[in-house]
Amino acid sequence: MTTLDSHARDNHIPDSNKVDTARKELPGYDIISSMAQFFGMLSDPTRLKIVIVLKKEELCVHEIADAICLSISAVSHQLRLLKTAKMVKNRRNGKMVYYSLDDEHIEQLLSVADQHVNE
Amino acid sequence: MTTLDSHARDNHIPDSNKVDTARKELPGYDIISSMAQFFGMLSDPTRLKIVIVLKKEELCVHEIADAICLSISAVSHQLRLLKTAKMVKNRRNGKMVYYSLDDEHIEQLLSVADQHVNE
DNA sequence: ATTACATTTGAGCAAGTGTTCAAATGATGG
DNA sequence: CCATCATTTGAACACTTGCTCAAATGTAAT
Repeated sequence: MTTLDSHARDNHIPDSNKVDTARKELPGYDIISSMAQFFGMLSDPTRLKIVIVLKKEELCVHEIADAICLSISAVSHQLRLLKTAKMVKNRRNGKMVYYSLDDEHIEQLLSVADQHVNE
Repeated sequence: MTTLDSHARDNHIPDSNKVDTARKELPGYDIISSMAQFFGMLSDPTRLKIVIVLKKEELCVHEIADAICLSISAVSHQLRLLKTAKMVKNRRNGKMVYYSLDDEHIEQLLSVADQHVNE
């Protein structure tokens, strides 16, 4: 009884194959979560601004904070998240820590989002 | 005194030009907000699943709920958000409302995210 | 060592988000 | 008209998120 599964009892039975076919497209929990987390990194105005100002060249924390007009602490918190998501990397030079993009896909995403926004 | 702005008072003065250059890359508030909202739509596992199951063909609300194993109400709430963000569109056929993707960029985004996840 | 500067970290809190539940709306058929 | 099915909507709630503030850590110069 593979075709007559639990949904065959439902009154709608629109097309159980459609549902099964659609369900086959779904990746597993881990992949979905990772993808959602990836997009989530760019779903906050602050993090979005950070990756945008890092597009051209690396900047230290203080410079990023200046550029996007936010407290150093807030920027540092978000940089930690972006680093965990492997979207930025950092290097220390003396007292300063310089951050730069660590994912060649980001500019692509920004470009697509820009297209969507400008209809 | 354009070069000696408020930041010239700061003790670090790392390279005021770097900050100014970076700041010039930033779009205005509206664009940033729209882009963040766009990515935010894909930052939730439920909405991500919805757009994935809609990739192949249109589905009604009930079918989507079946496919991703979530309540119809929850799915409907998320579909409203996706529609507001112009990422899905719908058409009514009798009692059923069929949803489909309304943005050719989405598959591109999903593909990029998939690449990122698989390093 | 002590001071100063750059960054990180943790706690706390206000605001936002996603789900459930119950009720409302829309559409079809008897 | 009434019953039924599909979907939408609003309120309530638990949970998450991003900020601020204060304190801690790291680094270099005096």
